[in-house]
Amino acid sequence: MHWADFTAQRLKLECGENLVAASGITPSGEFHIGHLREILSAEMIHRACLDAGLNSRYIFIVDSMDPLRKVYPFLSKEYEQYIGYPLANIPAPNPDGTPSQGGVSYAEHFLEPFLEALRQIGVSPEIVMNHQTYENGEFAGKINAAIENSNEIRGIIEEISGRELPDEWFPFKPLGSDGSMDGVTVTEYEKPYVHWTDRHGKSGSADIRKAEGKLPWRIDWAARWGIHGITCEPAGKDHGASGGSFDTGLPICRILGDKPPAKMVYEWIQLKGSGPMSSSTGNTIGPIEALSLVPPEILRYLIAGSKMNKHIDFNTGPALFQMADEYERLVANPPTGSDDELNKRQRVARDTQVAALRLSQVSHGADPSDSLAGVSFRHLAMLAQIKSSDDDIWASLFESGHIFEPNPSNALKDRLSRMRYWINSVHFPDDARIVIQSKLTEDARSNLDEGQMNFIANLKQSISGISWNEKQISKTIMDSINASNIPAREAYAAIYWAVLGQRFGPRASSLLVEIGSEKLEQLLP
RNA sequence: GGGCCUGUAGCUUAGUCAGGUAGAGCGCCGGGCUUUUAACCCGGUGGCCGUGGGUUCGAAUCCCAUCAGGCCCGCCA
Repeated sequence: MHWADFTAQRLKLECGENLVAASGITPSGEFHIGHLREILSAEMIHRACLDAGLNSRYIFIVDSMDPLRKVYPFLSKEYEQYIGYPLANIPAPNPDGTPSQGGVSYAEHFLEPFLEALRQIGVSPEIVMNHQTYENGEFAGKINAAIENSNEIRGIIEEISGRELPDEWFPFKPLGSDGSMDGVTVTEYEKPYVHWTDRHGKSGSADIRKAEGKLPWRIDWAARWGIHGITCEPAGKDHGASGGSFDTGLPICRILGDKPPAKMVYEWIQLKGSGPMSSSTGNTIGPIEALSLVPPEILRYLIAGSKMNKHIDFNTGPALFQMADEYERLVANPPTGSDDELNKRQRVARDTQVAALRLSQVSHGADPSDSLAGVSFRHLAMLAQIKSSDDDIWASLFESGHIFEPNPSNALKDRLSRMRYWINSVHFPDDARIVIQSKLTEDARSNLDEGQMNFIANLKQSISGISWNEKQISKTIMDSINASNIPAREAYAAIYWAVLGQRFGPRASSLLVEIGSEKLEQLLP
């Protein structure tokens, strides 16, 4: 059974019919595709719950109340002054990293493009800006409870995380006179006010019913489970580590009077060969960039087709062919077979794959076969490189029997436009790239024997001046083959050596049409 | 130091939670499409399931140990 369906079943037993799945991300910088796993893990469980006939909501909590931790490499020095301020309260950076005037907040600035990516990938969560939850007083009850149970919570954090908390630790971090929560010390609690003094020596009070401070992360997380009635929130393995925030969150949530969701941890997505993704090291690919290369259903399939505890290598190079073609193959030939004729393992495999396909669809409930392009990535990559006109590609696919009507489906048009983008990007693998030579290379010449050289010479002669279309070119090639008296296989190999510098290639006539007669004449010896 | 995950065919892996004769895709090899689209179709090759013990009638699957790789625990998902 698929992990999402399995979880839905378990949630039904443990939590009943009304479920809330959640994700939470701090918008401290550009989002990357790693965040997509956070989102999609929860969203797929949400969909699985709906599919199981349960009532389910999916909320995406944006940690807009989290403070700016440090001046990231993409920020200018001016951001020094904003360290410790909630992300909702500071200005967005300009492209050069300097703070902008007016306009949206830092949190919204980074959130907006991510939401666009979510839209494209078919995720439509209820969005909760965490600072608003503080502003409208929904946190007040939990903050009060946390303060009243301060000692117990301190004990939990110290014991489970093994961390020692300073004496002045307090389960609420008020904003000081300048709006930063750094260097602020709590002096007294007088419900609903937390009195403080800050690093400038000033003192004041924070109303726990307004966004005048926040709970520390480990408590904040536990509190929101109760506030939103969250029954499921998969967390990254950083939170899942022993002694991590999940482990402390569970008992803290109970102290605050609520039933916590079950611990659920997902592995990270890594960029092939370069380790975990990190905004600060620049080792990252944004969701938008990923979506410009990979169709959304295939990106979803990357997550849906992997078990939660397996790390995923995201590779925008050769592995993309494999992943895309695997998806295509599955959609074209979904696993079949009745329970009787399959053994247990085969049934599990079948059900898991069918579910992965179901969950990969951009629209919930859509028929997977609507996303069928009908042609492999590899083949499309080849066509896209040798044909500059989209219409020529549709014609070719129709002729070769890949598609059954001259007009392409939307799925196919979509594939091609992403394919062209990929080919023009640095990500496209070199060995899939068709490179037209400008002259006969040494390497090519050494691979050609006398007969092949004669054939090339013959071809060059007879091809000049013919009307430049596939039929004529094809005919001319065959005439030259016959005239040269060498096997056709060798003749074609000769063409590929001359034109591409390698032994194989796409259909010669299609290739030559695109090259053009002039360029070909210069190229052939 | 504490902990987590992974290790199955050349490669990517399913199957591990609920033990019952090792599945798939890619690659590769051969053939077909009667002179090639890197397409497409058919067939075939290939695994003492990291290692060593234990439990069991029976272990890839459960338990213990061990090796290797990756990662987390300073709120980066």
